Amino acid sequence: MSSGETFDPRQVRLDKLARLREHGMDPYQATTFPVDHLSREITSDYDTLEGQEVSVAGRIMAMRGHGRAWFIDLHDSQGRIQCHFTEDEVGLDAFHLLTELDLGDIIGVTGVVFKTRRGEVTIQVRSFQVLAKSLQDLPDKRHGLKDVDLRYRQRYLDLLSNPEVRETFRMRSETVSFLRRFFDQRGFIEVETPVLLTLAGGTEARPFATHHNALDMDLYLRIALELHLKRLIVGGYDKVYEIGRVFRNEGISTRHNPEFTMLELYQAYTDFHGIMSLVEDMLVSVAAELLGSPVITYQGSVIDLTPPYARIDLVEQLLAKTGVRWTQIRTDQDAHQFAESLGIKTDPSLARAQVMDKIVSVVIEPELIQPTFLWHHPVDISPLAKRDPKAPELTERFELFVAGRELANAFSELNDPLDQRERFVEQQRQRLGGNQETHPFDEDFLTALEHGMPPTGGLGVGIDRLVMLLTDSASIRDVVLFPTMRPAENGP
RNA sequence: GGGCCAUUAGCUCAGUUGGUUAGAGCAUCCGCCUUUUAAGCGGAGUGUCGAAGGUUCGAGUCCUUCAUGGCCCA
Repeated sequence: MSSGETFDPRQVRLDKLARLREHGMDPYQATTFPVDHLSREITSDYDTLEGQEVSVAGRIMAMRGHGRAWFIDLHDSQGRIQCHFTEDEVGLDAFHLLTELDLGDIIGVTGVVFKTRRGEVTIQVRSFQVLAKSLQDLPDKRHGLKDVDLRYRQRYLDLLSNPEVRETFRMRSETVSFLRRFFDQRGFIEVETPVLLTLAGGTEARPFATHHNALDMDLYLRIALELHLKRLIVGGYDKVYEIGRVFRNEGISTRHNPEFTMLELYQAYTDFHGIMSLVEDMLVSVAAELLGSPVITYQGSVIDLTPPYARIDLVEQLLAKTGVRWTQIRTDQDAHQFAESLGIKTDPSLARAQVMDKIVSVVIEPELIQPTFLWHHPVDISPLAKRDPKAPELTERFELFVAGRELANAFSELNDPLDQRERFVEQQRQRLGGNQETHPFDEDFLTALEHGMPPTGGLGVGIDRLVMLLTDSASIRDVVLFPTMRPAENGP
């Protein structure tokens, strides 16, 4: 295939690169370009810019040659602007160099703003400079990049060719930025706590393990932010939050990525009722900020984020749905029988309260489309939450469900160090019984609690799921720029 | 872990009942064209049909295994 060799797209581009260099236009030499306008400004401010000289830079996304006049569409961060190149305006030598340009090249142009016969705002180019040559073909300009695998592995191509993807990630950025403003304005301070830990606590999940060479000890990546943020409440900060990556060594699905972003906050002298109000305020505010309305559409469901949200007692709701009062089921065996009577398969190693959690996830959670606080979780599956004084087997905890999915988890934080110690002991007992997902025994945290933590309300929000909701994305991979992937066999 | 689906040119996709030399659009290359815009017109090149086995006179097509991804379930 020796003749085909000359049509290898990359080789063609390398040849063009060499010719550009021969003509004194090295595409990789420029360090700056005096950009003074964005494409969008030129279109929106046409009335004042007509006849003015502007300089813009961007990526060539379309070329339409007409002999001695070429049209080139330039895309910059904000949009698209058409550029008109004529032999008369740019000069014969420069004009001939246009044939050495390709889709994907990055150029800077300087020229005068005008409108074509068809009425499109265009730059009549007087001079241009190649700022970077692309040696690779762009995805199909009509259809964009469709191959899901490639979209994730080479996200930059996805962003280049699919504008709605750029918009989703812009919304993600604005969401996080808004949340920071929201909490900062309410007197919270943002902190950073360690990712590498000797114990991975704060929830029940399997951690990633790694090793510190100098100290010759195993470390774990955090699975939650909780325990260190509470130490800061002990330390005298009344309102703290962290937005950070957590890591859970679990399966990958449309709702799970092994690393994801959590917002956790803790506020002293309030309880889970106070946190409910805060979450309501937060959600309706973020929707208003980003979408201009508290009413949003997610995967075909119309969801109204206007407070107040429904509050459903988990035990009462289970009674209403099944006719069984959970607190009267006393043994693991009875719990499994109950699940079986409902046609729900359960892992035999699960304990009583975990079986209930499973039943709730099937019988109740999927129906919670409108924002709903599901509260009153059993103490057995809430080792860090305060007991309800009126029902000590249950806790002052809620999970917020929207569109059938858990969006937030919160409780009145357990600040009784003796009860906390007993809870950890119980978790250890369950671990010995074969349960892989139990909370570790954290003596250092107990010491912090023994110094006295004020009554505190705490909250965790899955930022990825929040962004999914706000951007109507079906998969978490659509809101994570570079989702976890198996390495490709060949290629990138 | 289980089920279903997908994988064909750089990209987006066709490909009939198993039948000759695997196609289209875009992109690329050559030629023409000074207000086009999915520009147009004329010409050209482009394939390990995801991988490995198997059935068959003959496999992109049927079978098995594997890989990667998607959706659903656990």
